[in-house]
Amino acid sequence: MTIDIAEVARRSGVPASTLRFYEEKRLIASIGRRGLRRLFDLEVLDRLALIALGRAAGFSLDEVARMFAPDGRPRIDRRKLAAKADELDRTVRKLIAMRDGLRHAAACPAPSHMECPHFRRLMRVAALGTARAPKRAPRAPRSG
Amino acid sequence: MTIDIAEVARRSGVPASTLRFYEEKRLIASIGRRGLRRLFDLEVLDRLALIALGRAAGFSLDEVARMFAPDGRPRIDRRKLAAKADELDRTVRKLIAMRDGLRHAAACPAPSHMECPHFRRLMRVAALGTARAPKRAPRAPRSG
DNA sequence: GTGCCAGTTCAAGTGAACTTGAGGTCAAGC
DNA sequence: GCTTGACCTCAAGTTCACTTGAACTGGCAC
Repeated sequence: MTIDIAEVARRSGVPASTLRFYEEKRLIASIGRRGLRRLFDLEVLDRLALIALGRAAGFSLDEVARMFAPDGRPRIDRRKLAAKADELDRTVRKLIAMRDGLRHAAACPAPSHMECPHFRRLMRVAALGTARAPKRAPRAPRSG
Repeated sequence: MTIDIAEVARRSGVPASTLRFYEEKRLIASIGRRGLRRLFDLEVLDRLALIALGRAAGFSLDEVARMFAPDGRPRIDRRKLAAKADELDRTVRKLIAMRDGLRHAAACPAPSHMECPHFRRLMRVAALGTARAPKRAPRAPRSG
């Protein structure tokens, strides 16, 4: 079954411009044209889901691209997955600390946050662990 | 007590180029010069920690800038903090699901990930929630 | 007093992931 | 057969958070 680019966009929520961009980057492949119009196999939807998954897990597009074998089938390195899971775990811990710190700061009765020991502690943690969150978070595609 | 830019960089771990950039963006302010050389009040270190905190929590530099009153004192909206905490909480939940999914996929015996029901479920979740992670994650400053 | 070098300025570059704009094409509907 | 409009290409622009490069300055050590 083949669908055109508009249909792919509709079903996946990925804008056509992004689909073309992904094709150029060899993340997806169209299987033909009707006139100028790209045609895709339905499989592309799985592929896009896989790309979304990779992105959500913190892989860059290039990394995701490397996860496809030349034949187009996913070739996912289990060690990479485990490593990424560990990285996510560290991120999660940090974010939880941050969340709790923010919650406290939001409820804290100190007149200025700078006088709140909890807040100062949070600040220290943030200053220490500067930039330990996931490499790059995806941006909301249209609703952001 | 005043310290020069090199000292600020040394104590905070923030490169001098970034400090100049932050000054230009009005995130920090130097209090004078010795020759050309910027001098800062020790307070700048608190300020930088606060910036790091905001960034780590997912605020953009512009958002962070808006959290300082014109006099330079932090003016942190408690409702914004609470909202950010909630957002972080959602992010954390998503990342935990992702982490567990990755862990499973890494250990999964299915010959191809596409045949693994867990993996497919994970894919669906990622495709649905595309781009729901924090707006922007900070990059590691030097350690890349 | 003079040379060094860490600082300075300003403009431009980087990289990721797209988006936008200008100008062109073509299948389909009337 | 002609119009329409969604798609096409290719280049350039956008955003964010910085970094880099070239050309310059000036306090400090000697």
